[in-house]
Amino acid sequence: MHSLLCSHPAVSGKETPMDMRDRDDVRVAGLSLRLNYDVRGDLSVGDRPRPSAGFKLERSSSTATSVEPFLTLGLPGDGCGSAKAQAEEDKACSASRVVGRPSSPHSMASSFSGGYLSRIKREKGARVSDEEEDGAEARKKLRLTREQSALLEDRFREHSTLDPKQKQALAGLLNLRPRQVEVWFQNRRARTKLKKTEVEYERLRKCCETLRDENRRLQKELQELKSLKLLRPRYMQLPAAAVAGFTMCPSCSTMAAASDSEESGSVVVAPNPRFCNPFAHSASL
DNA sequence: CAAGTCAAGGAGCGAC
DNA sequence: GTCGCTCCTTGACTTG
Repeated sequence: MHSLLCSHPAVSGKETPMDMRDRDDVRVAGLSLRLNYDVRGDLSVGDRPRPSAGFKLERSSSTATSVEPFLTLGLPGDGCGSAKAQAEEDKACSASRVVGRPSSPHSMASSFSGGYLSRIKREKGARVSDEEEDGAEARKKLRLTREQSALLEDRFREHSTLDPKQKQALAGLLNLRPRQVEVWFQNRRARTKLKKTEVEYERLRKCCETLRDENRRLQKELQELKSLKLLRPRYMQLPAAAVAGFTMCPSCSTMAAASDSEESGSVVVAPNPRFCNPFAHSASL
């Protein structure tokens, strides 16, 4: 059975051009493969369909079983985390955690899970690792249990890095592979940093906005004062403190300077507390 | 190890 | 209710 079925929602006109998902249903050599492509964002940058949201493999011939999406979980007591070499341990444990299907290390689920799309892509690029050539190991999607996540979070709060001993112990405690614990910590560090950066960016953005507003107000004020001087030059020669509407900033003493600069023709006004630079007084804050 | 990326799977939402 | 879709989270991988 070799037929190719492609259904592009974009073709049927149901999708918007900038945010659409393509899905291919492909039947090849007795296998039916559903490919989803998430096409998002600015197509001018990258212009690549982003594989997403899973795939479904079904054997249409009578000689094989179907391959569907499945869930892998870190189940306690599945015998993982033993003293085997890491590579061997990884293979055996990954296979045994598959839920909802026979837990054979050489099952179809193992070969077709997770990394299938990336393998297709990589094969196009002619870079296939030994492991991939084996076809026995691929990326698995694990969802940690609430308890596992909570414990990992606790440990992360204590220490954002792990030494090999801690990693091993934690893996044993959680019934995960050390590699999984390691990856979890790496991801957690990266995402914590990202979150921090976002918060900091937002803070600086608001700060910048405030300063820009302040600057606009000061510019406007300056314009007003300049026009005021042009209209009433003698008025401006009065002591600044005597000018209605202007008061002396308690933490600045520019009054004397004001009369000095009068002679050079520039206008200096005692800073109104309203316009006090927050940075100039930050020490008192 | 950090940074970048891929991709599974679940939540949410509108249409039918 | 469920189907189709988008968006988001997160485990895993790759690269430097």
